Amino acid sequence: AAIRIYAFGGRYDKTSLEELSTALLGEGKLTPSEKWINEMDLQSLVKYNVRDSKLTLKLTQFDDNIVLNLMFVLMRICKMPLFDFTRIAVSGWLQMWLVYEHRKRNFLIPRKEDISESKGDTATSNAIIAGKKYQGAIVLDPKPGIWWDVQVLDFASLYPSIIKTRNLSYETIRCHHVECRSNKVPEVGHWTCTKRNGIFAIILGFIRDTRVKWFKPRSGDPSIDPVERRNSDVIQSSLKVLINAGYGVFGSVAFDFYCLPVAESTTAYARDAIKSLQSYVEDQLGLNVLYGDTDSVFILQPTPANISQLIEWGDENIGVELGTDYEFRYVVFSDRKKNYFGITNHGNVIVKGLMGKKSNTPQIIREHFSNVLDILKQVHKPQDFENAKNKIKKLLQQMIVRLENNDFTIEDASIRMSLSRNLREYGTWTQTVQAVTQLLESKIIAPNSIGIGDTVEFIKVSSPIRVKIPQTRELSFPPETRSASVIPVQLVDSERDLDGKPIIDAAESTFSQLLITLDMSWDNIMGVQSLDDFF
DNA sequence: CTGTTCCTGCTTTAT
DNA sequence: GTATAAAGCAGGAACAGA
Repeated sequence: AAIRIYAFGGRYDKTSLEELSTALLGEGKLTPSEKWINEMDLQSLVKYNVRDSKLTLKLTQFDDNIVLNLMFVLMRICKMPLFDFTRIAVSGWLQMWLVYEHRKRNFLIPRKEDISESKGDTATSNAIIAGKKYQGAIVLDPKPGIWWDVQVLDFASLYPSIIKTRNLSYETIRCHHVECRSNKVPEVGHWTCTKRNGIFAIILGFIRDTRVKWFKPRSGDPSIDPVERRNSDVIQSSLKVLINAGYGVFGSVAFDFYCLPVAESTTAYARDAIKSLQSYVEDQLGLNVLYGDTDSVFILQPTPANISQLIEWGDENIGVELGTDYEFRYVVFSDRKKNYFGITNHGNVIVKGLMGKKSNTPQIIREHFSNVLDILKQVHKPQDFENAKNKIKKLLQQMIVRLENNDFTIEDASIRMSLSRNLREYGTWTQTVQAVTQLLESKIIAPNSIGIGDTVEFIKVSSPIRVKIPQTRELSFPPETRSASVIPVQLVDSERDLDGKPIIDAAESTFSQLLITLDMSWDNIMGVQSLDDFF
C-alpha cells in the first residue's frame, strides 16, 4: 500500500492486477475463460500466467522504474534483501532498521517483554473510547457557516518532530534516573530522559532532517540535473514512508519495540501543541480560530504580520516548524468534525469527509456532487451565491427526474465496498455479506476466493429479495433463506432490478449536508413547500 | 404482530 | 498487522401499543 501511494501518487485505490494494469498500462489480464483456474487446460493456463507475469514486470518498470527504485532505496535504508522487503510490512522494515542501528552501536536489543515489563503497557490517560489503547489527537469544534479569507496553519510533520525534539524512544521514556522524573510529559504522567539521547529519536530525527534539508530541496531544484532530481524525489518519498510510520508502530503489538508510553506521549505532546497554538491565536493575536484537526488551525483573516509572528512563536515555544497550508477564498463548515469544503485562492476545490466524496456513495450522486462543487468554484464574492444556488437547484432537479424515470445505468447506481474481515468472522448480515453470499450461491465466484481486503460492487433495491444461503463452511450463517437489500452488479438485470428510490434517499442525505450550509433545503429542491415559504 | 427507538457493528474517511 | 478520531448507514434488539 505504501509503495502504491508514493509511486502512483495515491491516484489509484484499486489493488488488483487487472484494475491496476488497466489503469496504468492500458491493458488487462486475459479474459477469464468459463472455467476456474484449476479446470483450465495446460496451454490456456500457461498463456494466462505469462500474461500476468508480463503485466507485473511492466508495472515495476512503469514511470522510469519508479517502483523498483523506491523498493531499492527502502531496502538500503532498512538493510533488507528484496525477498524480505516484499514479504514483510512497514513495521517489519522499521524493525530491521532499528536492529541494525543497535548492533552498530553495540547495544543490547531488548526482548518485547523486557520493554513491556519495565515501561508498562497500559495507557495512563482516562476517557478512552472502547477498543482503543490510548488517547489520540484533538479535533476542534468547527464554527458553522461560510467564512471568507481563511488561512490554514499547520505544524510540519508534527508527530515525528515531537519524537525528535522531546527525545522519545522506548529507553528514554520513564527512564531510571530520579533527576529526570521532573521532565514531565503533559497529561499522561510519563517523563523523559534528560541525560541520554533516545535511539529512535536520533534516527527518526536524522531521517527527517536529511529529507527536509537535502533531498526535498534537490527534488524541486531546476538547476540540478534531471536524473539526479528524479532520484532525489524517489528518495525523499521513501523517507516519508518511514517517517510517517515511525509514530504508529509504537502503538502496534506487531512491532517488537512496541511501547505504549512512547505512542501515548507523542499524542499528548501533540494535544498540548495544538491547544497552545489555538490559545495563542485567539488570546494573544485576537484572531478567530474556526476549526483545527490534530496539527492545524483554520484562522479567519490573518494579516501577513500575524502569520510571521505565529511561525516565530511556534519555533520558540513548541520547537516545531509552522507552515501555511491552504489559503481559502472561502471555506464552509457545518457542525460536523472532519467535514468541510472550500475554494482556495488558486481556485482549487478542497472537499473533506463529505458523503459525496465517499466511495460507498452511488456514482451518479458523486458525479452530481462534483458538478455542484464546480458551480461553487465560480463564486468569487458573497453576492455570487444567489446565481450559484439557482444553478445547483436546476442541476439537482434534473438528477431527480432521471432517477424517478429510471433513466440511469448499473454503473450510475452501484456501490463498491470492501470486506474488513474474513467471511467466517461476520456475525451480522451486512450488505457486503449479502452480496458475497449471492455471488457464492450463483457460483459467479469460487469458494475461498474472496476475503479480507477484497471488494464487492452492488446496487440497493427498495423491496427486499430472497437469498438462499449456500451450504459452505465459509459463512457463519446457517443454510436457510434470508432477505437481502442489495444485489451484486454481476447479477443485476437492469430492466427488473434498477430502482431509483434508494438512490434518491442517498442523494437526500448527501446533498442535505451541503445544502444546509448554503441555507437551502432538499425539500425545496424536490418542490415541497415549507412553512417558511409563506413568511 | 407491527411500528418506533435505541444501540452497536461495519465501512470509510481525516490526520 | 503503523495509530486514533469521527461520521453515517443498516441490522437487529428492545420497547410500545394494538
